[in-house]
Order: sequence, then C-alpha cells, then structure tokens
Amino acid sequence: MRNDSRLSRVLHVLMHLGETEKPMTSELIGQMLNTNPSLVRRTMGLLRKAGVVSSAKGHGGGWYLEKPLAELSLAEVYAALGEPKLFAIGASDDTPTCLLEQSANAATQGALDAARERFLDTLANQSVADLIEQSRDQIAAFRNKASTDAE
Amino acid sequence: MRNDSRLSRVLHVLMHLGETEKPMTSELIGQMLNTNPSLVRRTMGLLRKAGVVSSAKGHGGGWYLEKPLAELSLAEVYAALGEPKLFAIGASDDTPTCLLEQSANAATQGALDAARERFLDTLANQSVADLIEQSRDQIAAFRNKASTDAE
DNA sequence: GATAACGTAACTTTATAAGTAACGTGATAT
DNA sequence: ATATCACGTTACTTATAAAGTTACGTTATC
Repeated sequence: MRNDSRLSRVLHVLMHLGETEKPMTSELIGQMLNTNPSLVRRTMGLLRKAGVVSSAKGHGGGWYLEKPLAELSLAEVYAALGEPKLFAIGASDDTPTCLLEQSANAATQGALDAARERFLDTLANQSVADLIEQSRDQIAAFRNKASTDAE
Repeated sequence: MRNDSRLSRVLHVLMHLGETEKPMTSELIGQMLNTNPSLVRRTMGLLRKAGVVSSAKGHGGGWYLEKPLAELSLAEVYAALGEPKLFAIGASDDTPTCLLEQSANAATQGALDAARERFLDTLANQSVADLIEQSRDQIAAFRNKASTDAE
C-alpha cells in the first residue's frame, strides 16, 4: 500500500488549528493537505472520537481543538489514530511449527518491538506545542542567517 | 503491499543451512517456506550478491553458506537484503513549503529515525548462531517442563 | 545427452491507505 | 421557511511493492 501519512498530516493540521481561532473547514484543510474534504473528515473523525478535536456542522462550522496543544503529546495523537501499523516488515507465519523458524521470527519481532518502544517514547516526549516552538526557532534561525549573510 | 517477510524467512533458511552439510535446493527451501523455488532464488540471490551464501548449479547443487553463522550478524543479513523499507509510515510530501508542515514531518521522521537506529542496534548485537543457540534453549526448556509435569 | 538446479524475465495477486464521488443530516443565515 | 454550508458516512477506485507464479535459458553433473 501507500505510506500511511496520517500522523504527520494530522500533526500539521493540529498546529494550524492551534494558530487560529475560528473552526477550519474540511475543505480548507483539504487544500492544505492536497487532498479532498472527504478524506479529511474520515481522518479527523478519528481524532474526534479520541476527544482531541470537535467538529461543528453548518455555517461557520468546522474543526477545532478540545484541549491546549501543550497538553497534547505526539503519542496521544498516534494513539488517537488507532496506533496505525508502524512496520512494513514482519513474519509470514505467526505460528510456525519449526523451532528454527520460531527463533527467526522471535528475533525479528524482538528487534521490531524494541524499535516500536523507541518510537513511542520519542513521541511521548514531545507535545504538539513543542513542534510549533521548533518552527518558530526555524524562522529565527533563518532570519539570523539572512542578516549574517548580508554583512 | 504485503508485509515484507524476507528477513525472518532468510534467517530461518540460514539456520537450516548451518545445520546441514549438503547444499539445499531452492525446491527444498521453497517447501520449508511454503512458497515456490523461483521466489527462493530471487531472495537468496540478494544474499549471494552480498557474499553471505553461494549457489551451485547442476546435480547436487543448491545453496550453501560462505561463512560461519557465528560471524554473521542479523544486521549483516538485513543489509544483504538491501535494507528493506522498515516503516509503513511516512510523510506524504518530502519538501513542503509550509513551515508547520516541515516541523510535523521532522518530528515524525525523527521518531522513525530513532526507532530505526534501535532496530539496527538490536540486529547488530545478535549472530545467526545465537538464534540457533536460543532454539536449543527452547528445546531444553520444553524437555525440562515435560519432565516436571510428569512428576 | 538427459537431467538437475540455478538465473532471470514477465506477469498476476494481495493488502491497505489514499483518493474520489455521492448523498444524508443538521446548523446557520436571510 | 428555505437556501446554503459543513459534517457524517458509505461505497468505490487507485496506487504501491512484495509475494506468488509461470516459463525458459544456462550450466553442471551423471
């Protein structure tokens, strides 16, 4: 299948939601993500079920945050999406009878489990607000470089 | 796509190659893996290119090891396969103009990079011979349990 | 020279998120 | 009231890469 890009996409959307006051429509979000409103509704619906965002119908409706981004870790966002399948790798047979095959599968799965733990830890130690902060730093660094270059 | 099961599969095959003297044919390996000889040749061919195994044609031919399994780490095997794509997750746009999107992608990619590092480390710290040793331990534990149950 | 076995190319199948179209439902504005 | 906006949901198609399959050439052994 294609890459599952939902995590980075919704992080992007959440950051924008944190930067505005009015609800954002699926139409507008779709333009930001280069996709269509229906897919936006489907994906954002997962966040709604998890209580991360809410949606309003009708005029002036759209998507808005349910909590401050400083209180929302990336791990919570990943969980809200249903913890999408992380790996493209796995064993072909879950319950092999061959002992050597069991050992091969266990070794592979062990490495994947360790990797997954590291992935979740990394996500847990960052809030979405941190990401906004980082992009502010980016802007500052860029401005700084520009002024240095001008000297 | 389907899960990429090549790593666990070739580990399984390598362990069997370590337990026998004669070359194993693609036909035989295919039976072990529940697949056909052509796919076996395609996958084992990657290991051959990396110098992990060799193959012989004709009567009595087949696949055999080029080095002792104690000197072959799982990381080398993964590398021999061409370091197959590890994750099912990623960003949809590699070079976004939106700074917030860049930050979202960087955070996701950072967590994936950390996870990948952990995956490779785990693989690097095990030899294929270690896996055989582990399956021997499994057998011993099983026998031990059986004798305990019989008391 | 018959047979075994690999080497390789070409094609189909599979799994799953993305992408798309359509229509119902409910909220707001006039 | 009713026109319009926007979400909610269903159903369908598309894209991707490994698995799976078929076929045939090449080479080594008996």
